[in-house]
Amino acid sequence: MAGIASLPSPWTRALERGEQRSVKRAAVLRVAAQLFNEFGYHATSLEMVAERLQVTKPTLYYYIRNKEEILFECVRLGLELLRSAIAAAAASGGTALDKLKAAMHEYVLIVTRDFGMCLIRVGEDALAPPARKKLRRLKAELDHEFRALIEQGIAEGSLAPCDPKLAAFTVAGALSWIGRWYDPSGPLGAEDVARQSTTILMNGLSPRRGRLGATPR
Amino acid sequence: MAGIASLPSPWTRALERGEQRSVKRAAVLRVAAQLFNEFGYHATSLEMVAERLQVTKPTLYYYIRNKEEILFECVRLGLELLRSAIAAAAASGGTALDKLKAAMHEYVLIVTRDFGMCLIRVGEDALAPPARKKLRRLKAELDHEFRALIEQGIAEGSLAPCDPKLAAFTVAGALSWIGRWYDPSGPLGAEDVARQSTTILMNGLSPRRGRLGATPR
DNA sequence: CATCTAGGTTACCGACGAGTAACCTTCAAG
DNA sequence: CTTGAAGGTTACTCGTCGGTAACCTAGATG
Repeated sequence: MAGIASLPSPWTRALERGEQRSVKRAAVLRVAAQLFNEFGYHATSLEMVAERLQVTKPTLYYYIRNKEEILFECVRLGLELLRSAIAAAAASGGTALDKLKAAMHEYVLIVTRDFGMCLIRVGEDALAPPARKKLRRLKAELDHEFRALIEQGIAEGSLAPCDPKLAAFTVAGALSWIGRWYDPSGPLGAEDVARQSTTILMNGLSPRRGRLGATPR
Repeated sequence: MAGIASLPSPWTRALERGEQRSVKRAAVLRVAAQLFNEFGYHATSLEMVAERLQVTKPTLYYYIRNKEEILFECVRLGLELLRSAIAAAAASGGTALDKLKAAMHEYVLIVTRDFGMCLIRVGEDALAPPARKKLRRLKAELDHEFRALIEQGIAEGSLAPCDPKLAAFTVAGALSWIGRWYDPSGPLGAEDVARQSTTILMNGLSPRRGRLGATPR
């Protein structure tokens, strides 16, 4: 699951024959995700993908069925990462507030990486109805798990009462948007961004009574 | 500036000859924005735009130079709307907190409408470097005005102390994301969404001391 | 009535990109 | 050493789309 992090493609080194297929396929998906993130789905040609992998276009078709399948898999992977992260957070101990904080933190780490970013920046809109519907379902499931965390928090009093649906949209939106502007090669670390934005979303902009800072008015 | 809200194109009615050019040009931009929002920039052909306007493709070129100009104008209009809204909020009376709340509210109303939505959903990525750079500058200006509001609030104590840059990104991100999922023909009113998400961002998810709701732990 | 022009139209071009066909090469196995 | 398939390549098809050229037509105008 991990270990394909570096850029140099499997084609560069003399390839050990055998079951490298899945590794190469994964490399195709990752490179495609990076290009999709940079240029967008339609503006990315398979030739560009092939070039960055030091291969020719028809070679790609040995590993994937068509361009749509690439996008589908990229988005699906992004969703899968988020889903397991939220599930892990929900399964961890502590108050619902702690779980939510953990989930939010992981959320940021994922949407600042290739596949998570692809989910955010590109999305499933370019796909034909059947594939699109599948991904929409996954998204809805994800939203429900996230919302459940919030409902749980409200019920046990560790979160302020509010409309869980709107709250989930607002929080997930703020975190998702990070994937739009974040530059992994930039100065800000994803961890820092995650910590700070999570804190802001938990505490709000208005000053809290009983903390440092002057009283308003 | 207002008054071109309805869908029926100026071509449908017998057109009064004369200075209708700007009206028709505006109609081209608006319809294009709607299609861009629905299908994305690259997946929207000029033929589709023409068809929805009940005209043929070459006619469009009477009002616009090329496809890029359309997108540029749509995004620029979206930015312009946001800029003037924030400026208006900043110029209004009251505490910085009040100004910020007003700005946030207007922000949502704009990104749930054609051009604002286009700014959020499509963006300037598809444009060639010169045009892209121009829009990026406008975006940066906007971000600065928004951030200034926050800094002002922190200075006068009506906002909790935090990193203004990250706070601006987080808040604007949460509000921008609304433009991604909001459906004007759906059940939720933009006003309601604006009120609720603004409230959540101001107060945060954690329960505030001295309000209703049980104390945590 | 002749004419000019704003605002269209039909018919076309050229580029580009997804996907395919047919061929080439290297290794592993009998 | 030959065979066969995994893994690539070159050369191509074909549809789509941005953009243009050339032409048509209805009013306003002198």
